[in-house]
Amino acid sequence: MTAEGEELAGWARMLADGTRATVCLALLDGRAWTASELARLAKVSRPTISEHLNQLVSGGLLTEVRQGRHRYVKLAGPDTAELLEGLAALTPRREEVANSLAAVSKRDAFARARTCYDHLAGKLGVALADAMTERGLIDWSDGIALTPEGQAWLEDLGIEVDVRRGRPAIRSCLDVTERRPHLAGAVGAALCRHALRNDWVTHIPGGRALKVSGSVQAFGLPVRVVRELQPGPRET
Amino acid sequence: MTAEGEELAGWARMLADGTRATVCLALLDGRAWTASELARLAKVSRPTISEHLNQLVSGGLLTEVRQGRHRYVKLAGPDTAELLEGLAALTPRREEVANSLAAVSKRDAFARARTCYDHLAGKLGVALADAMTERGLIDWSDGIALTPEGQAWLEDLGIEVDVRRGRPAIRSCLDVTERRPHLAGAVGAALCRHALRNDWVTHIPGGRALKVSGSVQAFGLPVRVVRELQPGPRET
DNA sequence: CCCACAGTTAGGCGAGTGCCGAACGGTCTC
DNA sequence: GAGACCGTTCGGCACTCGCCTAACTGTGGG
Repeated sequence: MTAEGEELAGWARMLADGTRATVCLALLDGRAWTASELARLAKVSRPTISEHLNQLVSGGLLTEVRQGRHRYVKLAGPDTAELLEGLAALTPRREEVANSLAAVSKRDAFARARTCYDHLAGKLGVALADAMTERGLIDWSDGIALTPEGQAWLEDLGIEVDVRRGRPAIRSCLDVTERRPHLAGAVGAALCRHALRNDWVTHIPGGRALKVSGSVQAFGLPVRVVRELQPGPRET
Repeated sequence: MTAEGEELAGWARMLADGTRATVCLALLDGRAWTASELARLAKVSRPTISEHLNQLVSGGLLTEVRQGRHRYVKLAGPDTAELLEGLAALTPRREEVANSLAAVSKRDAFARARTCYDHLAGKLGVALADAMTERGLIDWSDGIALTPEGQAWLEDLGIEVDVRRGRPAIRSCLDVTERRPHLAGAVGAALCRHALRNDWVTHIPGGRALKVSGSVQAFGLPVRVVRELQPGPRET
């Protein structure tokens, strides 16, 4: 066999296993998944999925983000996704995969709003990050940073950022349910503290979930989002 | 693992072996190769390549044509080739593969013109089929057939087609060196007989190779091709 | 501080598979 | 018909690889 053949085979070998292929197809939704979720989806043990992910990551098909005790993986890039789509087009139906996770975590107070350490997470956290980005308060061009406008906005709201201990002023943190970044760091904590102090959100006893009041709109969130964050009074 | 994953893995598995990948890359030149040639290229034994080809053919990636004691395989279609190109694009350099066979069989009397059973083959045979196709003497729309114009052309040349024994009047036959079809069947045989009888071509002793005279142009071949078929008088 | 939990490492088992040599059938050439 | 040659079938060997259980590390929540 030739060197080129061996190289091509190397790529193919990554997808040549049913479990790894399943993982890649699931990741076609563009989100980041944890190892355990993928293990559950593919119906294999955690050690098994761990090794598969090692292969896919070191092979360059996937990238990973380690966060706390979680290992998030997603497709390396759009070109990778494109290639996979092309291959997957050879086979019929998909769909069901994309729902498996979303179905269980949706419509849940925990998924809507909660604390993550000392900052806001869930739909609320992500929506807040989105809104701030939209209004030019955050600059993502190199990592993540607060813009001068962002600084001014915080001052206007009367939010004081605690800058002790060399903690990064602002950080992005991958949201567990949304799989998109929300805000952490000193700024994230300050926003959360501010919301709690003013009762824009209140802790739901027995967990990290938060009850959201309409006042969070003061953060500049779109009306539609705020409404989604406040389900009927029937729920806890 | 899911059903889709298993399906995708099935396709990938075909390319997940260095030998099979090498075969597929070689076949990217669009030509048909014999099993032995591929075995030599991939540096494996004939039994081994035989099984690999079985897999690739039954998997739908390759198609085969059995002809005499040869088994010709080529890529199933343009879409297959496209997919392979896409995958191969992930890896650098190619080239060397495409030349391995052409290099040795070129510039050879055998490759220029010879008999194949009872009809003409080599560059001459393929060029003849091309020329006849170009002038509307052959219809390829459903298999291969002689057009009314083709019938008339044969009569004009004084060529009698032997239609005994229910032999197909005209057939296409994959050329060993050119890897493109030339003409066989009763018509192919008649053309060859005619050329030999009029000394447009003559047998070179010790093989099937033919020496080509300029008279073959009477078949309506392009001048350029006829010149290529007649190398310097130095050769046998 | 302790428990719960995500993930990893280690070890081992079993299935699949790529490969070859030997023997065989079929086809062409002379 | 003899010999050469292409391809296949068969048996067997060695190795890879996917998987699990058990045990361990590290992180986070209360």
